[in-house]
Amino acid sequence: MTVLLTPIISKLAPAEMPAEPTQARRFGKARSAQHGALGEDYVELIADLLATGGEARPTDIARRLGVSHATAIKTIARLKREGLVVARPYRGVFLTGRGELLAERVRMRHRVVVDLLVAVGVPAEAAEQDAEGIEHHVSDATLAAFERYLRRPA
Amino acid sequence: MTVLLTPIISKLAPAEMPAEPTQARRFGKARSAQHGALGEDYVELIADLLATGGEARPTDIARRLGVSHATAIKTIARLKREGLVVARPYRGVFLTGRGELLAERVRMRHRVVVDLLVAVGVPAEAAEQDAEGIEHHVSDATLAAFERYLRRPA
DNA sequence: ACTTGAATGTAGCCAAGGCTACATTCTGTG
DNA sequence: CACAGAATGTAGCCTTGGCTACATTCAAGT
Repeated sequence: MTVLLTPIISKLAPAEMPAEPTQARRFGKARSAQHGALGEDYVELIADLLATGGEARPTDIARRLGVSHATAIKTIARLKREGLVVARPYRGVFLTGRGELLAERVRMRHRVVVDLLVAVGVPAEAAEQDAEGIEHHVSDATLAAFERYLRRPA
Repeated sequence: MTVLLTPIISKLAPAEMPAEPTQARRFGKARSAQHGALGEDYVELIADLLATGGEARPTDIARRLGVSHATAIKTIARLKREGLVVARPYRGVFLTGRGELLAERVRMRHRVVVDLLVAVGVPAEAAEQDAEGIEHHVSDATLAAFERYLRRPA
């Protein structure tokens, strides 16, 4: 996982990207975006749990994500490796500074995407569901356009 | 891979889906959508290659998708197993009836998504790129809303 | 017709994200 | 305080989607 949203905490593309045939880059981008998606979901959810319930336990996370607790724990271990969360055995999971930053961006982007969908006429229910998948593929440029559209005069 | 778009050729969710906490279903949906994404990309690309160049060779597919030819061949084998394409060794790859049906839907959806993005002000370049990732998460309800929006009077 | 470079195909490896089964640790009640 | 049940954690297995390295087959071109 590339760990972070575009250039927020940097760690941009590892300095390669030669002169690939444009379409290869197009697909490649889409694919690597989908990559960090899982981590984004976890961080977003953890932030939510911490904000409301006060603590984020692996079992809660697993239930909310619809996966087994073993899977959740394994992923949390990876996020820990990546410095997005901290977690001591049998204590809950918490976000690091970077984790919170990421969570904040993800939350904002999620809201914008849902709002945009609703604004163009997507039923609230579908907007919520689809946004969950769509948001991970929304580039900064597109996000900016969405915000402009939502702030438009009429 | 669940092989197909929603209920187009059926094969809907394997008759389970108990009383999951709604959010689990939300995430789960997003995730399983991302699932068939790869197959959709392949089928879409193969259709494109067949339509333009006349033939779809593994190497071309690999190059256009930005993966090694070995990876492309492996995925093609899977699509063959799933009845979406046919391919005999050293001959090109072709779509089955189901493959063409899927390709048609994917192509249409792709166009709608790009048009929608452009309509709300996303730069063409970004729209093309992001659509590649977004389209796989657009439900029928959302797609319908997009079409309505694009056909709107003003 | 032969040879050789490109296209294809095969094998084996890797990490991510899932799962089940089993082991360990808490924790709240009696 | 003990201990049962829930929460955690560990181990091992599976599939997908990638890769590299090596083998095989085509297809030119001379």
